[in-house]
Amino acid sequence: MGHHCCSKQKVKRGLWSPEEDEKLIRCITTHGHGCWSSVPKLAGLQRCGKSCRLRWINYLRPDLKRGSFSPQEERVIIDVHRILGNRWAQIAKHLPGRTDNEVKNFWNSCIKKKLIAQGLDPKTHNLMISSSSSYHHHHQSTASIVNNNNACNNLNNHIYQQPTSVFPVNSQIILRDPSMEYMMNPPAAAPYVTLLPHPPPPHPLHEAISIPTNNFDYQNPNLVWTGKDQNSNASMGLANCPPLMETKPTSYSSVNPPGFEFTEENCLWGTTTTTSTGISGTIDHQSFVLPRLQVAAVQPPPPPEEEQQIKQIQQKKAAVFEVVVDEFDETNEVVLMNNKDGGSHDQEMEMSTTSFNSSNFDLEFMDSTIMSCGMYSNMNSSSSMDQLAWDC
DNA sequence: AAGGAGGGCAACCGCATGTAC
DNA sequence: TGTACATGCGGTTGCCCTCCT
Repeated sequence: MGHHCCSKQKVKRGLWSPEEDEKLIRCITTHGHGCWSSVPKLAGLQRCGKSCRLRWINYLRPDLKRGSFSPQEERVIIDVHRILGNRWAQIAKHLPGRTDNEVKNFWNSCIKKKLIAQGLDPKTHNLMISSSSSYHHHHQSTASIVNNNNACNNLNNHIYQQPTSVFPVNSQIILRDPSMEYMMNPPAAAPYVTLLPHPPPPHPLHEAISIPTNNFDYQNPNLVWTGKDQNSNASMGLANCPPLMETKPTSYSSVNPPGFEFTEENCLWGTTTTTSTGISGTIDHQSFVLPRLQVAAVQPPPPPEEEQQIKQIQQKKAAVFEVVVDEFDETNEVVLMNNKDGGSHDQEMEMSTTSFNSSNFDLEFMDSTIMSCGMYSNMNSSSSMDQLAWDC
């Protein structure tokens, strides 16, 4: 029985023989793989296109790097996973020659165990609180590997965690071209993420995105996150930053984090606007800031009896989220980008100070970073709000 | 030496998304 | 606009090898 996509034909499954590999290689080098569904026929293989594609991508592609992962690669995986989570394809893009499958397998078979052995939740990279945490064999559901802390608890950890990570975290690998500058020249002492513990702020649960105000500092020399109160003018200005940008990004191709959607209507540059339901990224003369995003929660409606209370809280609270990136090159070009294809960094860097090519802007990174910095915390961020928590 | 358990890796499955018609 | 198909992705499974008893 083959895939449902190719149930019409009789296809072979299981391991590939050297002969099949040879046929596939010959076919693709000759014809390319414009349409995978036609590859089996062209190659004379009793496989479905999906299987051919997988075999090519994961094993036969000439640019694959075989062999075990280096410590540098391992560190990259951990760093990126901490930000992106199980987005293996995205993580693999930071490791030239590695496939998502390879990264995933390496994570499941090696890194995850290391983290667990050190008492870290491989999902959140935080210390696991529950002693009931247990690690099961990989054939069990991944969800059962860590403790049963639900997402809400994990989210709390993002905000109020002690600086527990034993792995150096360097966001530079994402803010900069990941084309192995990091791997080739790993920092001698990579900075550690330090999330300073503060008393939990009150969070209305159903506020679209609620940035903890003044309660965390992401202490990384390359990326400074600041939470800022609506009424606070305090911001972390940086020297040597470019002048005001006024360019509006045109489109986003990113995948929004589950449960949220970005609305583009307010994606403007250069002004700071606070909405009660969104976060704002701003650019001022001293700091480069992400495009203003209005992040609307796409979540089930709260129970009726809670709506009123939530509305009241929402009216009281708004947050301005400011991301200040102090990474500009000598020509004031924005370095906050991602070389997804592992291509020329210089090419990627060709951005003017007055125009911002949104295609180079790694919104996915930003999405995920936002998530990793506790922006989901609104779902269950404080004990006072626990009573309002949904099942999540 | 034999058999079971565990680990690593390749491949499959199902779903989401994109695209052409 | 709806549908079918292609592709991409993450989770899961199955096979094979190694280690341990």
